[in-house]
Formats: sequence, C-alpha cells, structure tokens
Amino acid sequence: MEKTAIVPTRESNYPEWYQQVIVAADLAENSPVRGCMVIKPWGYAIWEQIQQQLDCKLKQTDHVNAYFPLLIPLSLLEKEAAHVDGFAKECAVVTHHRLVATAEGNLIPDGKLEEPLVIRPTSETIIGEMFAKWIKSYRDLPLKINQWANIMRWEMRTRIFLRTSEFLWQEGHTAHANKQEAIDETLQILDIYTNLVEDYLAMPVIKGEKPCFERFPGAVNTYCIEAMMQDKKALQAGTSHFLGQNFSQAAKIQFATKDGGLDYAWTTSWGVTTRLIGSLIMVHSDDNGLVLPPKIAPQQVVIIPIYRNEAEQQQVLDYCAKLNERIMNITFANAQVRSYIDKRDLRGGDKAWQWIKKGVPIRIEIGVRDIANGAVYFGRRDLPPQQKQSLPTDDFVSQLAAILDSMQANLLTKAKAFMQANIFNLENLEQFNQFFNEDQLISKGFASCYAIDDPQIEKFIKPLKVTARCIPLEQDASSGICIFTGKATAKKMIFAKAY
RNA sequence: CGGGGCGUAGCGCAGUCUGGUUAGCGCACUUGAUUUGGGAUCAAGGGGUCGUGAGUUCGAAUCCCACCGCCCCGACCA
Repeated sequence: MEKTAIVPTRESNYPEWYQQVIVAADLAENSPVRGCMVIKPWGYAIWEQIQQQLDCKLKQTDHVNAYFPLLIPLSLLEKEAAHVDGFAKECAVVTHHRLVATAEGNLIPDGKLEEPLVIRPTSETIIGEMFAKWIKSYRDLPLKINQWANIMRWEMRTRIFLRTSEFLWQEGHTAHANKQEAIDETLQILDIYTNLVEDYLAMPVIKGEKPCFERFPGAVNTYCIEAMMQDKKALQAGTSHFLGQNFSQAAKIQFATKDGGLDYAWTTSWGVTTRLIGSLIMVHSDDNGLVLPPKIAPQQVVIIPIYRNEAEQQQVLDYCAKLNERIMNITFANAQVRSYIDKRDLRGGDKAWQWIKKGVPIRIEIGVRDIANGAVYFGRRDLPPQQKQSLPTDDFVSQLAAILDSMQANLLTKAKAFMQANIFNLENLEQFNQFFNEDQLISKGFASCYAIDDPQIEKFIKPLKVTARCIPLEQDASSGICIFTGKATAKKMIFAKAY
C-alpha cells in the first residue's frame, strides 16, 4: 500500500482523518478553554481570504460594516419568544463583574450584576434594539449592516471548525420598508453565499429553504446552502433568514411610511462562519492533507530552493527572488498571485511535504540544474506528489494563471460530480428506511423525496438520525405524494445524515 | 446530566494487575559527521515534582480514599 502523509486515510477512519489533516496543515488546535479552538496562522489566513472575498461582495451590494457589543442584557434576549426558546439552552452568562482573592489565594466572583449579561449567541436582539433608535422614517430604509464578530454557543460536543463553543462569523442584519424587499434581500444574500462558496471555495451547494421545524428561532423563512462532504454527509455552509416583522415588533423598529402611516420594518439576518473552513477540508482534501482551491489559498505558489553548498545557495536564492518577482506580477482571479520563497533551513523534501499537507496549489523546486536550463520544476497539488514537471521559465510564467484556473475549475467539477452521483431519488418510506438504516455508521448520500413541510414528518426521520436538510429552490415541474404522510405535494425535500 | 474509558517528556505510548536501585520506548527537538532533486543515516545530547491532595508502607507511577481534568457514546447545534 502506498504511503500517505495523513494516517489514517479517509477510507479507514474519516473523522480521525479530518482531525489529522488539521494537525498536519497546522490550521488550528484545541485550547485550554473547553470547546474553544485556537485558529493558527495558516487557518486564520484562509479565514482572511474568505473574509476578503465576502466583504467585498457585501460592500458591492451596499452593505456596510459596524460593530455591536459582545454582551447582551438578558431582558433584550427575552423579547422574542421563539428566539429565546431556540438559544436559551446554549447561552454563556456573565453574572459578576469582579473577582476577589480568598485566604487560600483563589479568585472567586464577586459583585453580582443587577441584570445578567449573555455572551451573544447571535446579535438580532442587540442590533434590533439599535435599529429601533436609528430608524424613524421610510427614508432611513433600507438599513443594511454587517458585522464581523465572534459568538458563543455553549455546545455539548465540539469539533474543530465544525462546532466549537466560540466561533467567528459575519452576521448581516437588514431592515426594509416592505416585505418583498426583505425577501429579495434574503435571497440576494443566499446568491452571494452560493457564489462565494462555489466560485472561491469550489464547493457545490444545494440552495434551499429549511423545513419549518429546522427554521432559525424567530424567523419566518430560513434559507440555506447545503454541501456534501466526502463521507457523503451534509454540512450547512451558510444561512439567510427572512425574519418578517417578528423582531421589529419585539424591538419596536417602527418607521413613518411614505403615506403618513406607521409600520414595523421587515428584517433579515444571515451568516457564514469559520465552519466553512471545516467544509473546505472535508470537500477537497485527500490522504496527503489539505487541498486548497487556488482562489482561496493564502499562498498559491511556494518556491523551494534546492542547494548543496553556500556557493549554490547564493545563486539559487538570487534566481528564486527574480522568479518570485515575476510570479507576483501575474494576475489571477483579479489579484496578484500570492507567492512565497521558503528559505527555512530544512531539507527540500521536508519543505515540499509540509506544503503538500498545507494544500498549496503549486510547489516550485529550484536548483542549479533549473537555473542552467532556464526552467521551472514544479508540482501541482491536484497531481500525485512525485509527479512533477519542468517548463521553460517564460512558458511557466505565461501559463501559471491558466494552470491555477484549471485547478480551481477541476476541484469544483470533481466535487459537483461527487455530489450529483450521491443524491438519490427515493420513492417510498421503505426505500427511505433502508437507505438510512442499513448501516447507521456510514452515510450513503442525500435522499431526495417528496415530503410535506410539516413537523409531523420529524418522527419518521429522527430515529434514523437523519435530518431534513432543505427544500431545494430548484424543483422540477412534477409532483407526487409525501413518502411519510401520503399527502400530495409538488416539492421534494433533501434528507441526509449531517454534521 | 446518564453510561464507558483515560491522565507518565512537546506529541503518542509502555510500565500499574503482582509496590523494590538512577522511570523507559517511538516521534519531535539540539549538536556533530556522512549525505543531498525528494518526507535521509549514524552518533551524542537536552527535556519528567508519573493530574492534584491526603493516606497505607522501610519503600508508591504501582495499593486505598477524595478531588480535578480530558476523551468516547447519548439529548442540543452555524
């Protein structure tokens, strides 16, 4: 059997493989704080790329960034009943504002707060409170605010990037003068997320609406994009909520309408999180570690100098510097190529493998031989590590953008084919039970079935540890009967085991 | 919070049942030599209050008690 950089392989133990990819790529690690991760430089750099791309798209669509407090007064959270129900169980609460030392030298909380403060699990309530102050007239609408922040949800079981107690995200909050505009906003954001995830992270997704029993607490409609991991489980990659007037009524976001009336604003909220990094890992990576789509890779090219002595070293480093200069002048995906010379005092093979495990798209190895040939010797992350090629430098420089482009496209194509091959139409409940029950440990893919959007179908799926992922927005014209209730419906729903 | 497991070097572990000199091994780290277009080899070296506290004993990583922490399985979830 071939030696792989990651042990175990995806096939032998997928969850453990996932953890090992994170270790090998040095993305993040667990911290001394229960359920909270440290995002290490390489992992954070990926997040910064995601932020940059998304931030740009949000600004292009007239959203502006702002920042709201980490702590939310309990009374604010209480205002929207469904919202409270949804989040109460996972809130961390600040009850004191001072520590005092005991005789034993231990610190104990002192100075009890009049009103406990909740560490934000999401910011609808505090932002709604501010919106109520800012919005007086239809002229103040729409108000389209985004914030990049950390939030905390006290999770029982955590997994790096996929579910941690604290995580990073962006949360958008908008208010509109009428219902349709708010719905349009909700769907526009879903498109922006889809574009980010498919175009930059090269992850195909299914756009859909959450069934009513999976809705965001307090929302009228929740939309989502669902992705399929390599173990055929589902992962929600982003959500966008149409909140109707629920939150504006709770927070009293009222405005004078054009015709002199008074109305509650229509609001939306939406977010993507550092979980995207987890899905990026699980969609593309292989048994040699992380595989990064070129557009999102913090470094797209890494140059590894190969030399045997000091005389060679100087010559090789000079050559690398010039090559690096040329590469960084190449444009790819509307930006300069991100290239880096790895000058560390390590063996060439070590460096090469480290960058393979970190998922860098292009590794260049430059030794005296290449200098003599005026050539670039390089390996691609989408080909086996041993399979490398040499190109005259001019050719390499002129072809690099195209190579990165095709790598980006290939990743999406491959992932799309995988997802499509693993979505199955199931006709009836027997098929459904068989599909999900046969082996509880292994997921066979997504099931697409006629089903009504009703909480009563939950009792059929819960025992199988299956979740209703979404009702895809794109549906064919046909209709059928719900496999659970026998009622007529025009819509199919996607079911899957999920993270 | 219910059921199970585990705390020994930075990481992964052996040793604990059956107490006995100076607590080991692999990886990683440092140094030297030989190597060098593919994750090197050999040699030397550094690093531990054996989770914490109390106890039994001539003697505790090992036995007893209490506590703390972590992991896995359930209910919750971006």
